[in-house]
Formats: sequence, structure tokens, C-alpha cells
Amino acid sequence: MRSPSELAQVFRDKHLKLTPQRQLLFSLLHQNPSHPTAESLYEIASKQMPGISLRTIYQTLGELAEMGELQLVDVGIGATRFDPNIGDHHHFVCESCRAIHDVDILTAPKMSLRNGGGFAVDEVGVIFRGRCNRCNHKQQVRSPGSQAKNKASN
Amino acid sequence: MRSPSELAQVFRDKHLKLTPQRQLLFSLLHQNPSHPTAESLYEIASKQMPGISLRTIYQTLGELAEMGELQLVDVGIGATRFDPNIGDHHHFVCESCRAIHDVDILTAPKMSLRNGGGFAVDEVGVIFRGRCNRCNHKQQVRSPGSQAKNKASN
DNA sequence: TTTTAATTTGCAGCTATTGCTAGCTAACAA
DNA sequence: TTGTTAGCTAGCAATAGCTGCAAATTAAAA
Ligand SMILES: [Mn+2]
Ligand SMILES: [Mn+2]
Ligand SMILES: [Zn+2]
Ligand SMILES: [Zn+2]
Repeated sequence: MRSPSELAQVFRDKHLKLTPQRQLLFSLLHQNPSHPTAESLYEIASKQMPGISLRTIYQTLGELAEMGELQLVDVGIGATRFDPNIGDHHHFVCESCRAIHDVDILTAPKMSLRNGGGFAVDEVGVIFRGRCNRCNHKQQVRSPGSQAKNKASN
Repeated sequence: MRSPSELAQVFRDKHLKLTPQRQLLFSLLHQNPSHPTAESLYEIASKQMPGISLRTIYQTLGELAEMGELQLVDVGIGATRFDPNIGDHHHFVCESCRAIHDVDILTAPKMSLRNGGGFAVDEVGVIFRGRCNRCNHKQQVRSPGSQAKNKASN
């Protein structure tokens, strides 16, 4: 994570203004490991800066992503998620509550020779889908006979 | 791939009618390995069945997916893709032309111990992003040795 | 046939996002 | 300080990609 003064420098170098909106969003993101949506950041931001525009949220998040200061995560359900963790990692998505959790993987996926030829791969994204701990417990309480397919206990 | 008569049986068992629309879409899908969108199937279907509704395309594709006859593939850009290949495989997405290609992987990704505990994983999706063979060649031919993003200006 | 439940269609409506642009303002110069 | 201005924000229209609804239609059982 970049410090506010480092951020200021990065902005200056790109002829970008260090506006209150940008500073707020940058700090909100870095306090928030939940992979929030633009909309949810908007709600949080609005408390500290009433009147801020949702348009500005999208605008700023897009810029920060272009600058490599954050990652866009699209898990295929609903809105794009924004991730201040720009390190190499992957995601688990709970199909019940839609929470997203960071995931480290042990073995990086490799394409087989068969389809590997001719593609220039820039990035690989792995999405694990299932039910999170909390949602699993809820389900078990409701229907104590049923079981999830696969527990990732390895 | 299921034969038309097998399909008829499956439908009958579920009290689903074997309508011309469903038969058409089923066959179009199985002729089409390009992971088409609903919209593109609509265009193709409209030629053989003018007046077919886009709503029906969505409806039918959704039903077929629920029946396990096809897979929904969401690669995070634009529309959902529909895949008659229901075997276990993954995808490469060209970020230039948005073509999607099937990918077999050599090593299945495993979550690390750290984050593995407590998640019930139903499925794992791997998406490789980059440039396909064709788009790679185009770029090289058009601007040999140049790094310019924008060639539109004269 | 007749009946009837399933299906199709058209259209309204929705979510997430982008396009546009009139004012506003951070930053730099004087 | 003040002025200048490139860059920014807010607001609203517009868009893509669907989904909800209900009237009209139809496959298929009776
Ligand atoms: Mn993350
Ligand atoms: Mn496929
Ligand atoms: Zn959950
Ligand atoms: Zn391509």
C-alpha cells in the first residue's frame, strides 16, 4: 500500500490533481479488504463527503486501476469489485452471500501444450466458487442432512 | 453431445415441449464452438426462423443451462457466453478480439491451507487472458517495431 | 377434436456502467 | 495574492445486457 505522500507524487507526475475525492477514495479502499463495489464505496464515501457523485467514484476507481493502484475483479455476478491488493492472488466467491475472499494458490495453472501454442497469456485468473464458512453453517442448521460437495481442507 | 431424439426424451420427461425454437437453438449451439452470446445466436437463429424473439433465446438458453445441457461462461467482459461443451475445461480470452478458446489445464489449482479452511468449493474456473494468435500477428504486421498505441492520427 | 398447461413474444423495467458537458478548482505562474 | 487554465466533478442522459410480466399462441395429452 502506498502512503498518501507517495500517492501525491504519483499524481503530480501524471498531471493529475490531488483532489479530496481522490484522496478519500484511495484511503477508503485501503481500509477495505472486502472487495467492495462502486456502489458500496459510494455509500461509505457519501458519509464523509456528502454530495460526492457516483460518477466520480467510477471515474476515480477507473483511473486508479489504470495507474495500477488497484485491481478490478469481475467474478461474473453483479457489479465489478475493486481490490486494493494488487499482489498476485486469486478469489473465492460465495455463491450464497456473494462475499469475496482472497485466495493463494499452491500450483499456478498451466495451459496444456495442446492449446498453449499461439496464445500470448498476460494474466491468469482463478475463481473458486462455493459457499463460505458462515453460509455453510446457516445451511446446515436449516437442513442438517445435506452436505456440500467439496470441502477444501487440503 | 446429445442427439435430437435423446433431447426429445429429456424434454418429455420434464414436461417441456419440444418446440421449433428449442430444437433450433439446441442445434445451433452444437454447431458453434465459438462460445456465442445470446445476441449472436439471435442473429443466426433469425435467419432460419425470422421473428424469433430475443427473449426466447435467453429463456431457452437459461433452461438448457439449468438442465445441464450447456454451460454459461462469464469471462468478465460483455455478455455471457454459452458453451455446448459441458466437459471440464477452462478458457482463454483474447483481450483484443474477445474470442474465447477452450483450454485444458495440466494442474488443477488448489487453494493454500491458509485460505482453504472453511470454504466449500463447488467449482473452479480458470481464465487465461491475453492475445490470440491472429491478433498477435495483426499487431506485428501493422506496426513492426513500434510501440505506439494510437495510429489513427496522421 | 378439445382442453390445457407450457411456451413465446413484446415490451416495460432494471442494474451497472459510460458519455457528455457545464461549471468548478487545484496547481502553477506572475 | 491573484489570475490562468488544464484538469476535475457532478448530474443526467444514454447504453448494454438482461429479467419480469402477461396476453396471445401452441404442443401435446385426453
Ligand atoms: Mn483480492
Ligand atoms: Mn468452452
Ligand atoms: Zn457466504
Ligand atoms: Zn484475438
